[in-house]
Amino acid sequence: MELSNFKLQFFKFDLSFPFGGDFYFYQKKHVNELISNLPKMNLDSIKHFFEANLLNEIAKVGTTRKVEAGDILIDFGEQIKFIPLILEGAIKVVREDDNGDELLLYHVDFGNTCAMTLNCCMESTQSEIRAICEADTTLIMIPAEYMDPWLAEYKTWRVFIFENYHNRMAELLKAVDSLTFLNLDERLERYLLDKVNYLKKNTLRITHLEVATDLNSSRVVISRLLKKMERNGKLTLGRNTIQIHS
Amino acid sequence: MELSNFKLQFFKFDLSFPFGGDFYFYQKKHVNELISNLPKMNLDSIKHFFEANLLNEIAKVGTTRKVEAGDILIDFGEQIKFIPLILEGAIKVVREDDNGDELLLYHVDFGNTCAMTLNCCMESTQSEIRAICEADTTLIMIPAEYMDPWLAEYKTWRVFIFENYHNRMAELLKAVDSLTFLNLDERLERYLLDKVNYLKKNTLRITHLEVATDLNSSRVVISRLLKKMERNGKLTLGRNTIQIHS
DNA sequence: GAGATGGTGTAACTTATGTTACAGCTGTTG
DNA sequence: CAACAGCTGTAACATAAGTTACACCATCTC
Repeated sequence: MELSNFKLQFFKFDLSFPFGGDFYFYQKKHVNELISNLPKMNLDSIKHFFEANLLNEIAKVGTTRKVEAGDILIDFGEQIKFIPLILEGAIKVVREDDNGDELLLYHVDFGNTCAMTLNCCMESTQSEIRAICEADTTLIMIPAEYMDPWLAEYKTWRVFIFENYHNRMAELLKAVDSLTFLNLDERLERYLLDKVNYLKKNTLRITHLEVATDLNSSRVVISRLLKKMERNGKLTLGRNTIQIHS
Repeated sequence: MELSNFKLQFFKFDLSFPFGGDFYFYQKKHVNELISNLPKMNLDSIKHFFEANLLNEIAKVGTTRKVEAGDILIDFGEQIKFIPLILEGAIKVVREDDNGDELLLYHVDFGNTCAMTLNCCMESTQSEIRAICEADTTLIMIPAEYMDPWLAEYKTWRVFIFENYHNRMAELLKAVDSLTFLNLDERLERYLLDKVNYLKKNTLRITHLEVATDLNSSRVVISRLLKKMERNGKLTLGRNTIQIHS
């Protein structure tokens, strides 16, 4: 859903793009050159998001990084010096209170960046969230000091940054809505469907305790609700797995 | 708190401002000129936020508008064509679900704009929130088409826009935190203290029903909790009034 | 194979919050 | 003043969610 959303936005932007018709050809060529020069960085998947000069700059100053599932990308209170641009994989963003209780806020995936951390880049404040990889992830790290000058120079960068802010804001609103207007069983259902969409498989490898943590609930309550959903034919439970019947 | 927060940011920005020492003098003079030319628009309160040329542009293309307490500034699904810049007064931002149930998200006050609506300016999407005036409010309306070119041209505009995004994001996070980690009595207490801070008076003119609506609870529950707080000496209840003992 | 560890299922109970119902009070309007 | 609408207080009950406690498995380690 996140993905199709982004594609839609890309098309929207694409049509309104102020460059001439042969822009794409030029861009494509340019990117391919870059790729042959820097075999480690593959900008293919994002080459339609940015204008050629900007892609060039990204290739020049960015570094590719691979992160494994389970790794913590950013933690509370950390100072962020890089803008992470996700090429592949998936990241979940989590909030924690003083007692160590957690809540999953939202997911970030392909073609996006974490707007929560963008603030940190602009203002050198500290991270308010924790970002954890859910699948093996490839990302480009762009040093934070390019944030502002690129905003002045590249329209595609401005569009990218603002769409990201917008998406993150929309996700936060969705989180508020769920917390306010839904019961736990509905939140649980949404959570599972989200995860299916997101990891692109119907059978989730996850324990009840992990689900409970993400929803800031308790294991017993989640087991109870899951069992009810199983009785209603919505899913099949197994040890360490939940298979959703879509 | 919102106010002091903003001041702090202003000073931070002020110190790092790349212009020479006589920038302020020039700016002041320039603004005063503007004010004498356009008596209706008083940019005094925000003149330190923006560089002189930008203030000039704001004066040229913006229009001043006065709105009364209770007025709805923006409603769900509306297309926003103006960036509202608040000079004076206070606005509350509210979320609603399909059943008409409400929840107060946060307040916006002096020197700020509503970042939720900024997205709409950039992308011509529709408003996801409702903005209601809580006190008589003066604001400048800037046509949305200036949003992007000013980002390219004026660093102070970029700082302003990003600080606003950041502040709104932080407020949304606060809302999520309250909903997730606090009980209703704690949320109620925060809500009242917020309002005191915000309207700058200890005695609030408000009914239990209005409080209940803002917190998406029911009147009976709020009355119960308020009574308990009164017994604990935290406040004094009256008809249509709540006096907080700070 | 014995013991340890962690995941799941379920019962019994507690607590926070929501709901329904009603009484009394205040201020307004005709 | 009578009728009415809106605000507050309170009791009795309903429900969702959290807590405690324990049994049963599966897997891993020694």
